[in-house]
Amino acid sequence: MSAAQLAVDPVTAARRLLGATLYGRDVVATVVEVEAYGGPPSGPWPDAAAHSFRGPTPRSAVMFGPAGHLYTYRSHGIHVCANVVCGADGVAGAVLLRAARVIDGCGAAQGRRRAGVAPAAIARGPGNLCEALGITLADNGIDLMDRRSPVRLELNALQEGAAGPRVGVSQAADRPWRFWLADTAEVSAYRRSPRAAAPGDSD
DNA sequence: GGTAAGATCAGC
DNA sequence: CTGATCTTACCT
Repeated sequence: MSAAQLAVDPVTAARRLLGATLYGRDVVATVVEVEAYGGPPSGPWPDAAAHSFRGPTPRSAVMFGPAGHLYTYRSHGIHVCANVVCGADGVAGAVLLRAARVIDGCGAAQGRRRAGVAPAAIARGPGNLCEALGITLADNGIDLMDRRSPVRLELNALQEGAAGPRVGVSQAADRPWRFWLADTAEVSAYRRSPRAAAPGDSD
């Protein structure tokens, strides 16, 4: 039923995901930082920074499907990143999970990261988040709202969030589509992509 | 079939 | 700032 709450535009979905409870493999965490991504030029939310911008491909297919499913991809040949698909079925949109606070299963999470990471940094950053929660490329496409899924999501009450530009994108780099819970130690540091156009240039 | 760029991260 | 490491998508 709560998948319907995600069948909306990426910005609204992103705000609704702040404070959500994410159940990974033997780890439970609270989502504290997200980024909204739109879709192709023909859709309602054109976004040149989105993987779905050039239409459906084998990789981006999941984002054109129903809301509440998981889209995972490999970043820079090294890391796995996780998105929650949003928007109506057939319309591409997604929210990247950037950081979370581990509230249960700290040991399991820490065991997957290299030794010595600070508690606040265990699931900080999209690649680290997936590593800590045990999310892999094999999880691509699963239904996060299905009780039987190995990775699940539960939405909570709407929380106030701060907004700012997205991290690491070279396109639409000024669009304030990154949202986070204020005063949260687990939020990742902002880094503009070295390939982004000069600040102030239009999308 | 070749290749350039990439929604990252850690170490110097 | 740089290197690691590899998949995708677009080009010829």
